[in-house]
Amino acid sequence: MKASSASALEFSLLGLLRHQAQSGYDLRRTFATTPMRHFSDSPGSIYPALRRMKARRWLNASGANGNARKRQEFAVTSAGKRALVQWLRQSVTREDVIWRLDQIMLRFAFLDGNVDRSVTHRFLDQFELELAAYLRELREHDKAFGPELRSSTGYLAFKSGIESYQTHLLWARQTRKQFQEAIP
Amino acid sequence: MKASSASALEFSLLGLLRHQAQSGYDLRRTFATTPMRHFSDSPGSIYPALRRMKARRWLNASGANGNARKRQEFAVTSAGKRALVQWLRQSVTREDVIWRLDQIMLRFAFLDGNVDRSVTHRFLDQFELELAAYLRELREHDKAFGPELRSSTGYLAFKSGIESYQTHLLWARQTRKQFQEAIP
DNA sequence: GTGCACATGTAATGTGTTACATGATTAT
DNA sequence: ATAATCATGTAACACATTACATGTGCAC
Repeated sequence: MKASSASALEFSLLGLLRHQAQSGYDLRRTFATTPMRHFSDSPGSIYPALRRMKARRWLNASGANGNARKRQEFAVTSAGKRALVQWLRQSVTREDVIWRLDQIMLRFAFLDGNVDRSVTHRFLDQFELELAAYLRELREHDKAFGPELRSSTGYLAFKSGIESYQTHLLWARQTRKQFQEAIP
Repeated sequence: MKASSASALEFSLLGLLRHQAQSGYDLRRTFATTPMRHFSDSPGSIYPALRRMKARRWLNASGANGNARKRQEFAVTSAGKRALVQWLRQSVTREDVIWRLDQIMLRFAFLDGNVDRSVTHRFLDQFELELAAYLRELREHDKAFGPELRSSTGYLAFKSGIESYQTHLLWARQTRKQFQEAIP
């Protein structure tokens, strides 16, 4: 059974709707005005996404009986909730860390209230592990190819990447500790 | 005159080719094995991109006379170089910081050898400014909506975002200083 | 009853992904 | 000669972006 596939946008909508049923316009406003604004708030992406998910029976629409162009609210169905949970429970892979770090953080943000704390623990463990491994890899590369370049902007950008991953690693460690203390 | 538009992938290919003429396969290997691996190394994206750029006269192909399926090397034309430089010289906007941080760093990486140091200076100045401004915005949001949430994974993910931007800001400051010292 | 914000829709376009196919070159 | 690797190609598909279009409801 392959992981239920859908775009990051769809899962972010699902996550927001799980928390509170609302309209496409409300969701757009959230994307436009909160720290989730790195998602696009364009109607051309959100409304089609909502329709796709409705067709998939992940969402129910209420209001606007027959009448399009009228405010309608979307709520997550049990199938939608299952899809969300399945997405959240996926393990954190090296590929996630390299190619989809933003999705990783999105998933973490939605863990609360959708899965129990053991999943959050596992998430942080795996995340920390993969981050540390990838950081080692980057530092190897630094040792091997860095010395001759120093101070080129290419090298400096690379260093920024390392710092960025290092910051995420520290965050993961600290957050994991915090969760351990919360449940003794 | 609108900024010459092309995908990030195309500019990354352009940047690599400026440095050294090479084949699509070589470029794929770079994407597959170096810290640039967060770009896709799939042939289905790279070869079409190369063809597009060749059609646009940004690249010249050598080798494989008439014969497809044979190794051919791509070199950047003067028009290609102009397009690259124009892309690199764009100013760093708030939108870049919010939606395209990765592209910002890619641009920085390619500054060397393509523009003079004054552009790099300006880049770092603007980047630092926009980062600082956006960070202030995020911290406002933290003060306004944070307190009641504490310790939810959503809030913790938000905090990770702040830390990440903070790291980039420190990098920008340090790097700018370094460039100032280099040229007294 | 006119204007403006609210709320949704859609068509054109470009591009990335996946998965597969196939020719060329080298080593055995 | 055959297998493996090098090197390129392409078709199907899904999605996001942009730009435009259109209806709804309230305020003045």
